[in-house]
Amino acid sequence: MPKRKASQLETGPDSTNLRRSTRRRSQLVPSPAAEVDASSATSTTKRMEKKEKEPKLQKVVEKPQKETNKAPPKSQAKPTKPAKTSKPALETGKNATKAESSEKSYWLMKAEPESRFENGTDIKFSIDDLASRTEPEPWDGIRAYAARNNLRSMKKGELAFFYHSNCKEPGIVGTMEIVEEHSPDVSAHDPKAPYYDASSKPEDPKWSVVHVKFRSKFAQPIGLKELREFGKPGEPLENMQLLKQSRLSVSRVSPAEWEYLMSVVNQRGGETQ
DNA sequence: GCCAACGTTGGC
DNA sequence: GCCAACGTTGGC
Repeated sequence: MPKRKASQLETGPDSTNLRRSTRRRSQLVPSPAAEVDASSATSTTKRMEKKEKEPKLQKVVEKPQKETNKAPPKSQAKPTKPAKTSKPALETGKNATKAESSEKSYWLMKAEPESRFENGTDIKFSIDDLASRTEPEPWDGIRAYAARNNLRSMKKGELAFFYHSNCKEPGIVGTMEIVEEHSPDVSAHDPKAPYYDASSKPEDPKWSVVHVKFRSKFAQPIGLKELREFGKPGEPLENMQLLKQSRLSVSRVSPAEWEYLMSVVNQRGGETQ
């Protein structure tokens, strides 16, 4: 099931996200070229078999498209440690950006743990659902460029928070690991899938998934309310993307933010596996 | 179910 | 390229 309908901030070059706009242009333009966004333009598109039924769980095996990750590894990963004063000049230039891109990123992904139907399918997906999986889970259903670009920036081995949204107790409930980098989200091509997108063509996929694996569940979740407390001016999470762009379903977490949150977790019962 | 925030559409 | 209308997200 879709992890979450991605959201806002279509920074993508093409910004044609017809899916939910009722104001759609007369038709879903069939022209493939028109839908391409810069980053996936080369699309390569390997497989184009569209599986009709079963909305998910196919572990797509195609090789990742070669596209440049648009999303700049910006989040100022403030290197609290690597304060190297020795060779500052040398690194400044390339390292300014390089340091960040070579550093591991962290992420936060939202899913809805309570039942809700989209295109006839229940999209509910909780941390427990993930924990019960025996195979890598494709994080599908993302239909917003900003979120998709974040997916495409994820590297194998990186970690992400699992966030419960649109529910009674919104908040971070656990962690997962990126076990397979991005590949086309074939669910977009299935008319029966919750987040079918007629504008995405199998031969030129517009959306992406990454595959994730359960890592841990927190003994006690960190609620949105608390997150906001930690996000007040001067507080550790004051720049957290989740709080700045609340509608973004896949966001970046800086190493400092990650460490801070994990320290909070460890102060209250830690994690279970 | 309400509604604030914010993104998109599309006429001009 | 502006901007009013409108749609979606997601907390409450």
